[in-house]
Amino acid sequence: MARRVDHSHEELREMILEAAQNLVEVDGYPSLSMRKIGSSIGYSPGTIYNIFANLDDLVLQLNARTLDEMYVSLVKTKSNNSVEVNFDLLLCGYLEFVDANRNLWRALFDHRPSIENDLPDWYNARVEKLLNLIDDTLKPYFNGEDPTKLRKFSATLWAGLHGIISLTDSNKLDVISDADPLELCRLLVRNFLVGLNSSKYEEG
Amino acid sequence: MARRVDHSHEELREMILEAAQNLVEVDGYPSLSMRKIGSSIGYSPGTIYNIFANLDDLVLQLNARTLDEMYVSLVKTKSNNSVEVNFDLLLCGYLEFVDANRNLWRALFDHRPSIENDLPDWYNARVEKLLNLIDDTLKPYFNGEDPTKLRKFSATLWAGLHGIISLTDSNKLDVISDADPLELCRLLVRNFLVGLNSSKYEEG
DNA sequence: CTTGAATTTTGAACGATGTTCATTATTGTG
DNA sequence: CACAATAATGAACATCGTTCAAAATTCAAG
Repeated sequence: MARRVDHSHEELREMILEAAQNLVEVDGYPSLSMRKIGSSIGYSPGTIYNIFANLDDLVLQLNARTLDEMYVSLVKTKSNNSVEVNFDLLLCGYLEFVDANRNLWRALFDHRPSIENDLPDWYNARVEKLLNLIDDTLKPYFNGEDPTKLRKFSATLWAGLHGIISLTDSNKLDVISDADPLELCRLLVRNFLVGLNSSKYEEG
Repeated sequence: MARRVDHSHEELREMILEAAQNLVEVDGYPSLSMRKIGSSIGYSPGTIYNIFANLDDLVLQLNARTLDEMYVSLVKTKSNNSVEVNFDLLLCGYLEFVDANRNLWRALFDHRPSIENDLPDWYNARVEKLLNLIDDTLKPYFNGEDPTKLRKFSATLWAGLHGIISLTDSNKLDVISDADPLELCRLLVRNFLVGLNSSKYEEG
């Protein structure tokens, strides 16, 4: 059998990613499989290899989509308040996204591309876009300073928050009586921002 | 065939964990398998199920061992300096351990027990022990204060550092030109500690 | 010393998985 | 209408975790 051409290459790509997204949302990333994707769109697994190099590639492109949706969610939180309030809105928006899309969010980090190499540019571009949101929020603290310094602070803070959320999500912070992610995140942000601000006057 | 009884139950347990540790160290956690463990100790895979419930259980016990070794490494860094220096020694010790045992360290977090439930007590006890090291280091900042508050700060800082190290390890912070984990970690620690110290006088 | 119960180990079996590729069915073109 | 290009298939291969009846060995009782 062949060439039903019910769907164009691009349509098929969309259907596959849509199906994969659905399967991950419902059953979680670990149980995602080529065969399930195929059967859920009415194609054989072999067909998927016409469009994606392998499952790694497919998941990476699914993750890129998740980052896109995350950006759409987070960019809405922009407002004209103090740095502290702006950042808190961003943080809350992020936690809401994680809550609403837990399994997709997990796939972002549980997926380890088998090739140790760097991630592709089109993927890093999405991360860059998200990091820019943080840059924008912290920018008032870095007026006229080296932008790479700002970027370093943004990345540090963002990575720190990721650690808290990821460890609480995997129950690895249960040693604390009540490990509320938002509370711990705010603790990190508050102290980090205070430190950031006060160090400006010390270091020059 | 059966009951060679070449090895006692306890010996067998040790051999299995030793083999698993070796396989993870060399080829990484994702390629660990019951069959490989079995063949590397000269037993059939079925035998392993007499001692471990399943692969999940086995890896969890392997991870507990890794936490034990990590504790032995980190407890050596204890010294009588300022909080800042003490913490930096702890941090450097941790990064050295990660460098020297990358694949075992990755297994700690890449392994997701399939049951969503809490981790077993004997596992959490190891995490607790490690967190106590951080508690001890930060303690001078919390003289006579609620120990649960200290614990919250320790966990927050530790989780934050984990986020930085874990994201740099998986190349997910490559959007920063030179994402040196130690530098970013120190950035987080320095600002967090400054914030922590100064907030004490504000909040009372 | 023999018999039989208890216990340890096996490995075939089952249902999965990702991936490959010769084969087939369909389409567009000449 | 025939033929080349192409889309889709699904069997095949090598894996995987896990189960469990069968077999092999030991130990204890008679």
